[in-house]
Amino acid sequence: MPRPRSDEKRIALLEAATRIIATQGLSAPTVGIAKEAGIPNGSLFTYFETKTDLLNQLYLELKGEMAAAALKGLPARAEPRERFFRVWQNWTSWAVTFPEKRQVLAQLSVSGEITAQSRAAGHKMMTDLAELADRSRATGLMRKAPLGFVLALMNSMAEATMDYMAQDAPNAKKHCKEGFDALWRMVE
Amino acid sequence: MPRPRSDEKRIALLEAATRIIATQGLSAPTVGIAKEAGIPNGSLFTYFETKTDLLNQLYLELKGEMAAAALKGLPARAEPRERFFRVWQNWTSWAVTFPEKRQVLAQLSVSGEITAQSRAAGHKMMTDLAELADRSRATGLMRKAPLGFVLALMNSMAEATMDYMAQDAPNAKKHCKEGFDALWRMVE
Amino acid sequence: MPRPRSDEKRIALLEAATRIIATQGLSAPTVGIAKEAGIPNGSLFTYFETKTDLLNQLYLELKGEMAAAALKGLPARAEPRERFFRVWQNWTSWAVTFPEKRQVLAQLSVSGEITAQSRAAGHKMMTDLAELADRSRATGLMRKAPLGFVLALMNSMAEATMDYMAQDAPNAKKHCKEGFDALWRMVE
Amino acid sequence: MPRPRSDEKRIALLEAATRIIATQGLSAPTVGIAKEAGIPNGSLFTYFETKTDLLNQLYLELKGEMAAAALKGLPARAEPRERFFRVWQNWTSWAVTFPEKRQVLAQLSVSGEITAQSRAAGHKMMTDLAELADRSRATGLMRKAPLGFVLALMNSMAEATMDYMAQDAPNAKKHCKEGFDALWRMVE
DNA sequence: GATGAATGAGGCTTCATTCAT
DNA sequence: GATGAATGAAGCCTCATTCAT
Repeated sequence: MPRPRSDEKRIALLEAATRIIATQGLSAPTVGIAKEAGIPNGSLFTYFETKTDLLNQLYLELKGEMAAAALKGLPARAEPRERFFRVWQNWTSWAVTFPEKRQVLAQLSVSGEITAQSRAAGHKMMTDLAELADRSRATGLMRKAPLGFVLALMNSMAEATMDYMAQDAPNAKKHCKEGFDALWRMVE
Repeated sequence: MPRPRSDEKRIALLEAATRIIATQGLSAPTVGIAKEAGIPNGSLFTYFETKTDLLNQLYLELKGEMAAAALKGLPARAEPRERFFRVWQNWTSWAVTFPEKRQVLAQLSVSGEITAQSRAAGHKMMTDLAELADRSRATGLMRKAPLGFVLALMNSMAEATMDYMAQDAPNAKKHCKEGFDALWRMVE
Repeated sequence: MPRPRSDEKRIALLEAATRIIATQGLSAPTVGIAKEAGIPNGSLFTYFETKTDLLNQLYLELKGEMAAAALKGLPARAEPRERFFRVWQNWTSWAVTFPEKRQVLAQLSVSGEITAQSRAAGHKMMTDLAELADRSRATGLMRKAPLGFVLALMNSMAEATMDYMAQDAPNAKKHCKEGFDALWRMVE
Repeated sequence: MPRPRSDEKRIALLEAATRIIATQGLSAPTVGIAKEAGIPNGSLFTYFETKTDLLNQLYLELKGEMAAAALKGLPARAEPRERFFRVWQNWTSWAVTFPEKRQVLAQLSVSGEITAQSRAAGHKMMTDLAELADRSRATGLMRKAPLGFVLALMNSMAEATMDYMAQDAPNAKKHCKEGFDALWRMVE
């Protein structure tokens, strides 16, 4: 029985990629990523067929982690607004806690490297979040707007809020609340 | 390096860069940009010292064009809401009319190629837009939030609105209005 | 390295190599050959010390098979011309029946991978064929030419005939005869 | 005006390729070819788009040179046989004089790197030679065999003759004559 | 022995920038 | 100044071979 392929190394590479890309951008050489992960350059390609493949898997990984973080510990029975606020807190908190991950995710999202398939898979991960938003929208002022539009607005406001929280950390909590209030005003 | 003679070629290169980068991303080779502009590859470097320089100038060019487009034909005396709406229309309309420019501007904004100086200069171009927003905020619900935050929210909502307008062109006008209403609700 | 157990796998690898090399050339990766043979990549090297070794063994295998095919069912007592024609038929028929084997043998022959030792062993396999030719030459027009030369001519004419038979399969039989007649005219 | 592309370097690269490939085979690294030509590795690709392109051009170059050599100084009015013999002498002499070129041409011919287009162009270069052969065939014993077949036979006999001449240089002239006589016997 | 992951040297090719003309 | 060939440092990826299991 040969050495089994270690998931540990896969993770190490993904984490290294996050760190390196945050610093050097998407054009960061694969050899640098491998080195950062403490792995020889050629081995990177036993875990990811191409650099593009690595980038796509990283995109999915980060997107998934973000969605999971946002929905963590969500109270089963509570007011929509309260539940939504909890998600909003989780979400922005994740972004502020892992600025590199957020930044890399942003870079990946605008790059031409992510396939339509990856994007679709990424969207699916946000499904639960979307449902939450949909319930809010349904009874509120934006009930006539398409769900996709509301989601996009919500997402972009989250981004702006995250930026501001990161930029002014001491008042992060306040900015989080303000962003949410603005969103809620817009939606309901 | 002395000032190059023909500003015409400079413009041609910038426009070519927009087209090429929209298609191929920021890693598009300079030789391709030069060819698209109908200019010999070596000559690109008489107009821009380095590729990074080209990218920074392109960033400013696009940012400036966008700001100018947004403020064009603004009625001097009118209700704040009306004036703001006019800007909103101009702005989103520009983005939908020149999707490549918007896309490239987005790519440049997240890339590590743009210097702090360029970013600062870019922000200055948005000054008038910012003032408009400030006046709205001052009397409204977000009066206590920092200007920067409100601007960021506004900007991100504009982005989301543009996305949706581009994606569903037949109803672009409607989405434009909806986005604005959401913004106004949030702000005032 | 001790003799490997299963000769079956050795054969499978050699056959797979023939198929793969016919398609992809001598630079075909060993992993592809192993996969084609349904054998794990690392195991290839329990059967062949190196890729070069595999290539040399394949060369001998094919050469041997070709010689055996050519001499198969040779009538013990018959006119030289008739015996020779029978060999000629066998030989060209083998080449046309197994174009991949012939092609790979040709590639191996011109490559620098085959050792002098393998070449010598390969020639030895053609001994009986050579004797046949020698007897023809001895009484004919080329009696003064060195045996090696006559063999070379014979071989090259066989190659040309095979090419033409493969290329124009419906008339293969005719071309076979024509090639032989030309050869006989030359030799006798 | 920039430095014009030097045909000298193109030639140098082709010649270097011949030398290197003769020694190391078709898998010889491009950097080695460039170095042998006294040219930096990157510059090779201003003269040849890819390694495959280099190989195809080399094939054509060698084929053309061979054809030109074969037909050089051909007496306008003379007996067919005499004219043909002259070509035969030229041809085999070229091969013996430039064994590397011949060897490389052989390697290229069997490799999968040469495109159908290159092969077609290569054949066209042999047109005059083919005509000569055709005239001989038309009146002789092989008048019923297809031209292509006769050419193939002729070519393969030439190869065998060249081999023998190279191998036994002191008697090269004799072998040349013998090969020709055999050919003539076969054809006429 | 059998397996297939691991390795790292090396191959082809790209490209920003320089510079001869 | 204008041009486009020249340069050579990297970059991505391949692959024969080894070796842990």
